[in-house]
Order: sequence, then structure tokens, then C-alpha cells
Amino acid sequence: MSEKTSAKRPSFHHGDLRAQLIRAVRQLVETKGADGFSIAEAARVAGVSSGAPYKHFVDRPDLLRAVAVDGLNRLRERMTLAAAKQNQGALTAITAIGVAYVAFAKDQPGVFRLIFGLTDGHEKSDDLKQAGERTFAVLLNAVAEHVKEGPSSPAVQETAYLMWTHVHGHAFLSIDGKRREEKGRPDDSYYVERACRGALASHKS
Amino acid sequence: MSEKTSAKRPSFHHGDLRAQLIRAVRQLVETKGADGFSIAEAARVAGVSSGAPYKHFVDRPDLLRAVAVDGLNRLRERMTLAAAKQNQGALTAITAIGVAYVAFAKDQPGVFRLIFGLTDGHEKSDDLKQAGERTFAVLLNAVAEHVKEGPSSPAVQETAYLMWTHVHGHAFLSIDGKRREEKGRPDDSYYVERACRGALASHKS
DNA sequence: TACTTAAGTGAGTGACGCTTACTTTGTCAA
DNA sequence: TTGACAAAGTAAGCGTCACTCACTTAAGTA
Repeated sequence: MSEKTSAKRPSFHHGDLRAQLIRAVRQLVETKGADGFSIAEAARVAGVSSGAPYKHFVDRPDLLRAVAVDGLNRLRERMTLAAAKQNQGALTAITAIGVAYVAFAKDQPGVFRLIFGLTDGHEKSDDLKQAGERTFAVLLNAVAEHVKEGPSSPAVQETAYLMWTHVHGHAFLSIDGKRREEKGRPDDSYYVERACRGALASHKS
Repeated sequence: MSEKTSAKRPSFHHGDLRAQLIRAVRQLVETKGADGFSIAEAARVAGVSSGAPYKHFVDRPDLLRAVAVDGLNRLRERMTLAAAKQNQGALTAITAIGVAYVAFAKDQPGVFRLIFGLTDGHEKSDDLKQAGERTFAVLLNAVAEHVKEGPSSPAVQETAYLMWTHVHGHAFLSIDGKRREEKGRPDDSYYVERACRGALASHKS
């Protein structure tokens, strides 16, 4: 009776259910949209009874939040990696972060939308807020190094926010299909670079 | 038995159920989020049985889409009105449109998110696509008049898209609470004006 | 006045969110 | 080694929801 589901489980105890549920939800959200998935289905994918998820998550929003946190962490990894490949403090490091951001959005639009679509008082969750701030900090630090100021400087924060705004808007409209990609039109990196230069142009040290 | 619900209905036939359901859903989406509402509850608010909505909408996504179309129309109205108060072709007309856009997002974040959060093949719906394009056209026309070109000019489209990107990003991050409003920080109109000027600066006629 | 039809009702179905009582398993102190 | 405990699973059940279907109501029209 342990092999009838898609996930094989050698013992009664799963051992890794929490992580596996997050993975399952990620897939489902990507294929069916954020409200097209069900906890029951995720449990089925993980090869576990429909009540099992509640040993790890208090309710549906809690599970979704965990998926969002996981997504933010993976996004941050990508951004960090992209920046690390460039010279520290270089403009290219900043734009690489933006390009990675847009790439993530296009790659996993379901999770991306989930991260920015949590309406149910998502700010009351500390870990989500922290994951968000740590991700933003990657950009913040890159900008700080470029202009040779501290990341807590108001001017740096303002400039970084401006970049984020522009890149985020482009990313969102892109995955929403508002931006029809036609030949002859600039690609993502053009918009990202433009956004970064534009924000830096008005940076008041 | 007709007065036990919140909406009074003089006759058996409602007469205006479709519009009233959209209104009810709008309220519910605003207070409970897009997935916190139920068709059954909307029907209750409208004072009608749980099966009645299906005489007007084929299913849940269809109803949500109608709410989104309604929202886009109201957004367009606001934008048009804001532009009309300024001189035709003036930069202030363009920025007024952007300010109206951000104001709408902050005013009705639930509907705003709904408009840009429809994942379930929202592009297959013609009326939604049309409503979106007509709304974008308001900005397009304002830009066209400002630079004295036709709205179908690729350069105009590019510039307008750039503005939209920036303003949309700011609007979205604002309602998501990513942007903590502190005293001493620029307000919405600053960002909007900045976005418009920035986009126009690189406009190649 | 009879006919047609749009727009309601209300009961029923299966899925889902979540709870509860119970069972299985690993851990760790005696 | 054992036995108590806690963590993590199961199965059944409750209320709600999306959606369907057979039926009823009322309004327009010939």
C-alpha cells in the first residue's frame, strides 16, 4: 500500500514532508495558478494522506507563505550568483541582478506572482518579511558599493528602490503578456540597464 | 421571504443581478482578497440563491474576469478624466494619468491585483484584452499628442510602455507594502513625473 | 390567452479545508 | 532492554463551496 502513489515512501514516517510539500505546491502553482491548486492534491503528489500537511502548516495561507519564502530565497540565490560573476562595485553587477530578477519572473511566473500577490495580511509574517528584506539587500549592497556609500544611506535606499520599481514593473507586465515580444524590440537587458542608469543619474550622494 | 437578505428585491426577477454581482464581488475582493471570496457569498449579498449567478456567468473565472473588465473600465474613466483637466498635449496631462493610475491601485488594491493576477488563460478572453488595450490607449494618445506623432508610431508605443512599466512597478510595490511611506520621502507624483520625464528623455522621434 | 423564454429556486454531487481521535515510529532516560 | 513520550502519520467526518439539474416564475409576444 505504500507504492500506489507517485512518491515512494519506505517507512511510515515521511521524513521530508515539509520540503516535499513546498516543492509539490510550487509545481502545482506553476501549472494551475495560485488558486488552482489544492492542499489535497499536493498531499496526493507527496504520497500522503490529506490530513498530513496540517502537521507542518497551520492552514492554507501558511503553506502558501512558506512557498513564497522558499521562492524569495531561490530568487536571492540567483541574484547573488549573478552579481558575483561581475566586478564588485561595477554597474554590470547591478544590472546582472536586475536581469536575474526578470529571468526568475519569466521562469517561474506562478511563484513570482504568489510572492507579490499574498493579500492576507502577509506582513504579519516575520519570516516572509525577512526573506523579502534580505533579497532586496542584495540590490542594496550592490548599489552601495557602486556609489561607495553605506547600504543604510537614505540616498542609496532611494536609488535602489527606484531601480526595483522599474525592473519590477517590466517583469510583471512581461509575464502578464501585456508586453508582446516582437522582433526589433529591445530585450530585457535593455530595460534593466536603462532602469539602473536612470536611477543612478539622479543619485544624490 | 424576500426581505431576509441584505438586498431587497421587489419581484421574483432581479432585473440587475449581473451588475449587482460584480459590485458584490468587488467589495468582497477588496475586503477578503481575490481567493477569499466565494460565489455563494456574493449571491447572498445580492439576496439571491446560490445557483442564480450561473445564469449570468459560466463559472468562477468568468465572473472574476467580468470584475476585472469592470475595473479596467473604471480605471480608464479615471485616467481619461484626469487627463482632460490638463492642457491637451501637455506633460502634465501625461503625469496626471500616471497619478490617477497609482491612486486607483491604492484605492482598490484588490481589484487592481485581480486585473493583473488573472492567470487562467486570461488572454483568451477578448473583452478583457480589449478593455486593457483601450485603457492603455489613454496613455498612448496622451504621449502621441505630446510628441506630435501618431499613437501607432513604434517610438510612441515604446515610450508609453516605458512609462507604464515604471508607474506600474511603483504602484504595485506601494500596495504591497514594500514601500514604507516615511515622512521626508517623495510622494507618488514625484515618482510618476520622474518616470514620464525619463521615458520622454530617450524618445526618438 | 396561450407560447416561449429569460431568470429565478432549491436540492443534490463531489471536492476541498480543516478537525479530531487514533495509530505508528523514533528517541531517550531509567 | 524497555517503556514513556512526542512527532508525524491515518481515516473518518463536518461544513462550505463550485457547479448541475429539474423545476418554477414572470414578462413579452403572436
